[in-house]
Amino acid sequence: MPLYWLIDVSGEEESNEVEIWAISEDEVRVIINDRFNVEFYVQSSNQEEDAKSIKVIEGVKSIESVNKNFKGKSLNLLKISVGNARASDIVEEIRRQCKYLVNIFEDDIRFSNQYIFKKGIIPSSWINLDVVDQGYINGYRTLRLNKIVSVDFQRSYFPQLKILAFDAFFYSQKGSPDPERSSIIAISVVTSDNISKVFVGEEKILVNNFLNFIKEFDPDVIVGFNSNRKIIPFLIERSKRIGLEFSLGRLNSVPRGSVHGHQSVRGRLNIDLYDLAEETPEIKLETLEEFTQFLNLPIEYDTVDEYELAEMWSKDRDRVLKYLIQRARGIFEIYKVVDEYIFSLSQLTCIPADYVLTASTGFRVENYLSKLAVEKNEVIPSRKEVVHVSYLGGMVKSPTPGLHKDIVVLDFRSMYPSLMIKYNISFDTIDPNGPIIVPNSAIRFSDKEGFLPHALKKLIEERRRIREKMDMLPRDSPERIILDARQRAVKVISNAIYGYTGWAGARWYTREIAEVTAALGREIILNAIKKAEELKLKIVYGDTDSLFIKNDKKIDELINWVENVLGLEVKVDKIYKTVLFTEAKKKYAGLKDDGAIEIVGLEAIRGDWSEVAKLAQKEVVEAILKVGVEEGVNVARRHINNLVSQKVPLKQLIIWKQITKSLEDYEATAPHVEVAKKLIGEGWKIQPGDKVGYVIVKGTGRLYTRVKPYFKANLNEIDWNYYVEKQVLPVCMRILEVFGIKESDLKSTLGLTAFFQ
DNA sequence: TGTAGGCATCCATACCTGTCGCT
DNA sequence: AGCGACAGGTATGGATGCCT
Repeated sequence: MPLYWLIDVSGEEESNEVEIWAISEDEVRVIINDRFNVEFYVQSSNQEEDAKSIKVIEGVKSIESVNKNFKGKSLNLLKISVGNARASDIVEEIRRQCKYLVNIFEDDIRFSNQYIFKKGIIPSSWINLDVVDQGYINGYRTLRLNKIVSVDFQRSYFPQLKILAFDAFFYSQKGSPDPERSSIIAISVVTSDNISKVFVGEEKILVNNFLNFIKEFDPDVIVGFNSNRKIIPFLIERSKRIGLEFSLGRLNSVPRGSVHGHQSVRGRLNIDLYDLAEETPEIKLETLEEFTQFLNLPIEYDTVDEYELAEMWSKDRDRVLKYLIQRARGIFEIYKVVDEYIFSLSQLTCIPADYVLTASTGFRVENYLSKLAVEKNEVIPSRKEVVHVSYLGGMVKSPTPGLHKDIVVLDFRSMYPSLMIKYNISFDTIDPNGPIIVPNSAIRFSDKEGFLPHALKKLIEERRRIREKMDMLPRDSPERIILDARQRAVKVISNAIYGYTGWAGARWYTREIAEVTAALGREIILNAIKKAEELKLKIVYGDTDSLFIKNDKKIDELINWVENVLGLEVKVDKIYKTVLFTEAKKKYAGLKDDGAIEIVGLEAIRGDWSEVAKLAQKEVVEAILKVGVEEGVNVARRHINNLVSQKVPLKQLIIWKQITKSLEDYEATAPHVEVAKKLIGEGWKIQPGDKVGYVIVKGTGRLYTRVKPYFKANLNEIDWNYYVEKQVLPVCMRILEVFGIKESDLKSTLGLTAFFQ
C-alpha cells in the first residue's frame, strides 16, 4: 500500500469536497480528493419530535441517534450529517424549529479539523492510503481516496521537502510601506537546491520573475520572517495595484487570509518564523538577527533598519541587496534547525504544519484534546463566553537576602500534571460523592479515570518512550534530533493543560479544576517546607514547585520523604556555588558549579531596560559572585562614570517597549505610547505586538514629553542624568544595597557630586 | 483567537499636607 | 485670621515583562 506524507488538508464544506496535498514515498507531489460530510450533535428532550423537524431541513443528509460522553455523563444525542450545505445555516434552522432543543455540539468545529479528527489522520505524518488514479491537473498527479488504511507511526523521518526561504523590501520615502504608494524593490530567495538570488528591477517584471521562479522551483515549503502579517499581504495588495495576481500557491492560486492571522498558500506550507520568535522567551526584540544569534548560527548581517532603508537604497543599493540575501539565507538556516520541531508539534496537536505556529498554546492544547475526545467518544463542548473569576495560584516564599554558598535547587517534577493524575482531577470526574478527597477542599473526584489524567498519562508515557529511544541513538544523529524535538513538543502540551483548564476562552474551561490543582500545589510545597524545617534544613527561597536549600546530607532524606509520603517525584535540578538574593521574589543570580552565571528575573534580562543598565547590572552581579562586593562597586562606578562622561553609544540607551493594544485603548499616558503616536503621525504603522524603541532627551516636565524614537535622536540631546538616575544607578543599587552600599558610595570619589545637583 | 497566577517595577495622576504670600 | 497657590510627598492604578 503506498505511503503518503501529509502536507495540508483543506476543503469546501458546502460541496463536501476535501483536498489533501501530499508527497508520495517516491517524492511525487499529489492531490488527493475525498468527500466528507460535516457532522454535529443535537441534544433534545424529545428526540422523536425534534428529529421530525430536523429531517425536513434542506441540507440534512442523515440523522442518527447515538450515545456520547459529555463531562462524565452519557448523553443520547442526534447525530446530524450535512450534505451540500453549511452547518451554520442548518443550526440556525434547528434553533428556530426544534421545540425541545437542549443543546447543540460540535457545529463550531472547522471542516478540515472535523475531517482530520474523524478520519483519524495525522498531519505531517506518513499514511497508508488506498487511492485511485485520476490523471493530472497542471502537472500534479490527482488521486481519489478510497480508504485511509493506517497511519505509519514507525517512520520518524520526514520526506525531502523543497524549501524556499524568501524576504522582500518595499520602498517608502517616509514611514511604513503602504501598497498604495510604495513599490516592491526587491525579493530575495534561498532554496534547498542551493539557489540564492535576488529579484530586482522594474516592479512588474520583478514580481513576474519571482512568481515564475516559484512555479518552476515549485516549493513545498515557503518560509519567511513576518510573512503572515506583513510581507505576503503587502505583496498581494501591491501586485493587485500593478495589475498582477500574486499566485504564490500551487494551481496558480493567490494566498488567502486564514485562521490565527495566517496566510494560507494552496498546496504549500507557508511558515512564518516570526511566530516562533514570538513564543521563544529568550528572544526579546523578535528580530531575525536576534533569532539567528539565539541559535548560534554563523550568519552575519549588514543590517539596514527599516527607517534607513529608503536612504540606503539610493546611496548604496548593493548593500541593501546584500542584506536582503543575508536575510533569506538566515531564514533558510533557521528553518533547517526548527523544522523537526514544527512537524512534531503538528503531528502531536493534529494542526497542519502550515499554521501550527500561528496557533497559540491554548489552541494547540485544545486541538490535542479535541482529537483525543473524538477517539474517546467524548463530545467537544462549544466555545462560550464566560466570566472568569481568578483564583489563588502558586506559593512563593520570600528569599533570605544576601549571598548564599552551596545551594541545592530541588524541583518537583511536573508538579501540576502529577497532581492532576494523582487526584484524578478532570472536568468529567467531579463528583460530590466521589471517593477521592482533596485536603482542605470540598471538591471530590470519582475514581474512574478522567479525561485529562488520561491525556496527561498518554503524554507522559509518550515522552518517556521517546526519551528511551533517544538514549539508544548517537548524539547529533538526525533521528535523535527529531525525537528530541518531539519530546519537547510533548512536554509543552503536557505542562500547558493545567493552565488551559483555567483559561476562560477554553472549550473545557473548568475553573474549579485549575483552582484545586493550584491549591494542592501550595499544600505540597508547604508540607515539604515544614518537613525540611523539621530536618533542620535551611531553605533560602521557594517558588511554586521549587525549593532552594543549603546543601546538607539530610536533603536525601527530604527527597525520600516527598517520594514516599507525598507520593510525588522530586529531583535536584541544579546546584549553585553561590547565589544572590535581594528582598524581591522571582529575582536572583547564581554562580553554578560549572562556572556559568545564571540571572533570573532581574532587570539585566528584561527587554524593557536600556542596554547600558542591563550590562551594568550583569557585570555588577558577575563581579560580586566571582570576586566580591568591592569589585561590584567598582564596576558600577565605572558604568556611571561612562554615562557622566557621555561615552555610551546611543544604541545602548534605547528602551524598547511593546505596544500591547490599539492606542486609543490606553487609559494612561506612557512614554512608549507617546512615541508610538508620534510615529503613527509620521506615517509609520504600529500595531499591537510591535515594539517601539526610544531614548530620553533633555528637557523638563513629564517623561513622556522628553521621549524620541531612537532613530531620530542624537547623542548631544540625550538626558544623561536620566540614564544615571533612573536606569543604571537603580539597577546597580538594587543589588549593592543588599551589602549595605549606599548611593553616595557610588557617586562620591569620582567627583560626580556636582553633576547630580 | 489569551494556558494560569504571582511579582517587581516605573510612571502618571490624584490626593494630602504644609508653607507662603496676600488680603 | 482666612484664603488660595504652590511645592513636595505619598498612595494608587495602569502597564510591562518577568517566574514557575
